[in-house]
Amino acid sequence: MVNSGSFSSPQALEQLAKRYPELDLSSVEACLNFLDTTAHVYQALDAHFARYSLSMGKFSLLMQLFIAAEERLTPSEFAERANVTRATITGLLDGLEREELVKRQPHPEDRRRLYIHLTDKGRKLISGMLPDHFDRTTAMMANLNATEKKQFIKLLSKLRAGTSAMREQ
Amino acid sequence: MVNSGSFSSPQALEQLAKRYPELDLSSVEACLNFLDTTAHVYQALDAHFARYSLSMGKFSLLMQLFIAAEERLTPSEFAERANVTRATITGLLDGLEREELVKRQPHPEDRRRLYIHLTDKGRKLISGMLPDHFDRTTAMMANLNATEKKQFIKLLSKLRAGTSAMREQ
DNA sequence: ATAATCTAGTTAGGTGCCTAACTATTAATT
DNA sequence: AATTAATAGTTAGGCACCTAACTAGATTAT
Repeated sequence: MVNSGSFSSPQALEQLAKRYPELDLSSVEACLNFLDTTAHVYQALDAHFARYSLSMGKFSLLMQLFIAAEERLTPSEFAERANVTRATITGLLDGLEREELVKRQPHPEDRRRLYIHLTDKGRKLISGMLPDHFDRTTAMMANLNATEKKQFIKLLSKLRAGTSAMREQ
Repeated sequence: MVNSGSFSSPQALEQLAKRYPELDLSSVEACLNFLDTTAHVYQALDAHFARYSLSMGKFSLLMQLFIAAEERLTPSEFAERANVTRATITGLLDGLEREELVKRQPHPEDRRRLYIHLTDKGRKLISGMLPDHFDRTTAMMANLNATEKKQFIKLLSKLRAGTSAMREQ
């Protein structure tokens, strides 16, 4: 849910800026543009992953497993890497295990933990979709040349550094 | 759920690039950076809105109402502006009405439609939080100067234009 | 060595999103 | 005028996230 649509007319925003001196037009515009872009990108990614009957979360999990040493990770490791709670991982694993893409196995040294492994089906799915996935990623970024991509990453870091001001106190 | 954490080590990505010639390092890096930033921004916004017991969706809805002509809109208009389904709006309105921030009222000319109005409580909440909201938005964007904000918007448009390649076919 | 604390995973319940199907009402067709 | 289409809102059911509370097992402290 992104609010940039609400300001499809720049007048509405300028109107509001008159009532609220705290409103900095260029900041709000940049922020709304960012949010609008996130919505487009997420919708596109959802549509892409849906081709393989995956959500972003499930893809991310399979991908981490695919590149992990010995193709195994614990649920907690997933949670930390993906920056979501362990409860979320439990739910994703339930789905992935139902679809026979991964399996839970006991950890040999610590009976609290589990090792999650890719099944053959899971490995085939992820390795088979990666060429398409990377092709599309390249295509999605194709309007930015090498310099622009570097610049983009730099600007994103600056935005990221500013998020504490939104969050804190 | 964002996967950039999975590539905290650049080696893993380079390793993968050797196996998959389709993987363009600069594109994937830019994309992962973008996704990582979205996660940070969304988390910060969620924390910000939580101060007022609001979600982003609810804030967006109240905001649209606040700036709408005559402070009223139909659920369908919300859905269109926020780019979500009407069913999603029904759920948000249920919550907002329960909290007495908005009220549903019959449409005088079309009995299928509703007009959603701000209550006094809703108007006070949104108008009272806007100074803080705009201050924080300015602060979040403060690491980007005027030129960088313009550049950022331009780069975001280029990314947005590329999303069709991820989505289509 | 036992108690207290920490960690791993799950469960329960809530929110915000979705699609598909439904009802009521309005608009268009013939 | 009567049938058919489209539109507005809701409902039902699913997914991915969350927090808080729980169990089992490992670790630390006394």
